[in-house]
Amino acid sequence: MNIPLLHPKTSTPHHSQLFLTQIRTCQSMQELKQVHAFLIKTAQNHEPVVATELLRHSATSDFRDIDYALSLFDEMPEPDCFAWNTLIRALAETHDRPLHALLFFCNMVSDGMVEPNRFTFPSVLKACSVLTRLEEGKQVHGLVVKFGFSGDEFVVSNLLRMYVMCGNMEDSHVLFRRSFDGVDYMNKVMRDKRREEGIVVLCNVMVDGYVRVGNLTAARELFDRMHKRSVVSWNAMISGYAQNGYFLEAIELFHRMQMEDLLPNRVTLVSVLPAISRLGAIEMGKWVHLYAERNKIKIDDALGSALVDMYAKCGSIGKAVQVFESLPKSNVITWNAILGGLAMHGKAKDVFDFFARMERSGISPSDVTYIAILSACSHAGLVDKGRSYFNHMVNVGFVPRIEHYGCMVDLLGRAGYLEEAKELILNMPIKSDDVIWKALLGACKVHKNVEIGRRAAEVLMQLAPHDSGAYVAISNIYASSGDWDAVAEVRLMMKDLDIRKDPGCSWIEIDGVIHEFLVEDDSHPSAKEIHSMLEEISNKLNFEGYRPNTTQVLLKMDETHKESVLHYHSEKIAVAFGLISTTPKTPLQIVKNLRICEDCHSSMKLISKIYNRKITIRDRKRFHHFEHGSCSCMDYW
DNA sequence: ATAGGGTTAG
Repeated sequence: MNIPLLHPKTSTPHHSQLFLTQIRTCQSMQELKQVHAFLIKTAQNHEPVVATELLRHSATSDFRDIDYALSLFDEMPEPDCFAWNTLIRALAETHDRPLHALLFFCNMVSDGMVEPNRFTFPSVLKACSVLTRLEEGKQVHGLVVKFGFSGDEFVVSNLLRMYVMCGNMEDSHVLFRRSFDGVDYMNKVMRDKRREEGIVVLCNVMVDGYVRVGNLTAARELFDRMHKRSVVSWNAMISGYAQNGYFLEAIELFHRMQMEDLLPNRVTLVSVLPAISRLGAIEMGKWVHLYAERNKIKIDDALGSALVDMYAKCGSIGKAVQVFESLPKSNVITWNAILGGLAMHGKAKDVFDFFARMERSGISPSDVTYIAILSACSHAGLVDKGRSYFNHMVNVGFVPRIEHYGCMVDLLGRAGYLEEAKELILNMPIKSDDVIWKALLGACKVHKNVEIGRRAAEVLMQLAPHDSGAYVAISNIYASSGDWDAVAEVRLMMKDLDIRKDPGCSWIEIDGVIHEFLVEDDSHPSAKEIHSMLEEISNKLNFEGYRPNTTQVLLKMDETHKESVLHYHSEKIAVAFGLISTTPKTPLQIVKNLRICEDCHSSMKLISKIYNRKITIRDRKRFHHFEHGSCSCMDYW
C-alpha cells in the first residue's frame, strides 16, 4: 500500500487528513497495522484525531480485532468520550465480550475523566440485554436518569429492550407507557417525523417482548393499536406467530402486509418461510422464492437455509438440493437444513455424502448436524451406522443431548431392539423426558410389544399426565394384540381424567390456497362432493380386495362403524378433496400433524395405483411418496 | 457514531 512519506516535522493538519483517508481505505488488519507502524515511526501516533480513527477502525470494521483496539486504547494518554464509546460498543457487540463491555463502562465512570454521553448508554444497555443482567441493567437505568438521558429516544428504546430481554414485562410496560405518553405528546406538539419513528421502534420492542414471553394476544393487540407500523413491526409479528406455532396466522399477516402496500424485505421472507414449510404450502413457498429473485433480495445463507428447508418440507427435495448448491454454504445452519431435509426423505446415503462434503469444506458440524444424521440412520434402519456416528460425535467432543438419545432410542426401537432402547433411556446420564419415552412407545407399537409398551406408557402418563399420546398408543398396542378389555380400561381412564385424543389434522394446498381438514371434518364448503368421493374411493378399494385394518382405532366398536371412522381420517379427506379439485395425474401433496396410521398408509398405496397419482404425505416425522401402489418408506417408518 | 425484526432440531 501507499504510505505517504512524510517527515515528522512536516506533519500538519493537512497531513492528518491524508492519514485519515489512509485509515479509512484499509481493507485488512494488516494494512491498518502498517499505517499504525508508520505513525509510531514518525511519532504521530498520539495525534488525537488520527489515533481515534485508528481505534474506531480496528474496533468496528468488518476485519476488526478487538484486542488490538484495546491495546490502542491503552496507549492513549487521555482517551476522550468517543474512544470509550467506541470500545464499549465493540465489546458489547462481540459474542463473548459483553461482560467486558460492562466492566469497561464501570472503569469509564469511576475514572471520572470523561462523562458518559447519550451514545454511551445504548451500548451499555445492549450488553445488559444479551447478558440478561436485570440488576446491572437497573443500576445503569439509575445512571441514565442521573446523567439526564431519560428523554433520549435511543437510550429509552435500549432501556426498554433491556427490560424486555430480561423478561421483566411489568417494568417494561411501565416504562413503555411513560415514554409513549411523553413522546406521543411531543409528537402532537412538534409534528416531528423522527419522533414518530421513535414511537414505532418502542412499540416494536414491546411487540417483540410479548412474543418472547409467549403472549401472542398482547403482542397482536399492541400491533393492531399502532397508528403507524414499519416493516420491522410486521416482521416481529409474523416471526412471533411462526415461532409459536401459529402458522396460518403468520401467513395471513404476510398476505395482509402486501395488501397494505408494505414491501416485504429479506427478514420478512426468512420469518414467514418456516410457517410455509410447516404447512407444506409449496405454491406460496415458490412465490416467496420468485419474489426474492425478482426484487433483487439477496439470497444469503439465512434466506437460503429457510428456502432449502421449505422445499424439503414441501416435498421437493430435488429443488432443495438445487437451491442449496447455489448458496455460499458458509454457515452450519445451511448444511443442517439440507441434511435434515435429506434425512426426512429417507435419503440416508445422500446425508452421509453431504456430511463428508461439509467436513471437507471446513464447516464444523454442530449438535443439530448429528440430530439430522442420526435421524437419517433411524429412517433407513441403519443401526450400526447410527451407533458409529453416535460414538464419533462423542469422540469429537460433543456431549449428547436428550435429542441425540432420542434419535438413538428411535433408531434402536424401530429396528426392533426394544430392550436395548429401554436400557439406553434408563442408563443415560441425563434426565429422560416425555418425548424420549414416546419414541420408545412408538417403537413398541410398531413391534406390538405389550410388555415394554406398558412400561413406557406408565412412565409417560406420569411425566405428561394430560398428554393423550400415551393413552392412545397403549390402547392401540392392546388393540393390535386383541386385548379389548385392556382397551376399554384405558378408554375409561381417559374419560375419568378428561383426556381427549389430539385431533388429527391435514392440509392440502390447491391453487395456492391452503385447505385444512380435521378428523371427520364436514365443515368444508365442498363437503358433499368430498363425501361422495370418499365413498367412491372406499368402493374401489374394496373392489381391489382391500380390507381395512381396524386395529389402530381407539374404541372397540362394531366393524362397520370402525370402517367409517377410518374413512374420515383427515389425510383421506384431504386426498378425496385433492382428487376432485385437480386434473388427472396432478400429484397431490398433503401435510399431516400426526403420524400416518397403518390403515391410511396401506390405502394410500392403493389409491396411488387406482387413480394413477403420485401422492406425497408428510407426516409428523417424515415423507411418504406413494406411487404405483408402493411407498418410498418401504413400509418402514 | 448511537434504536427495532431472521434460518436448522428427537
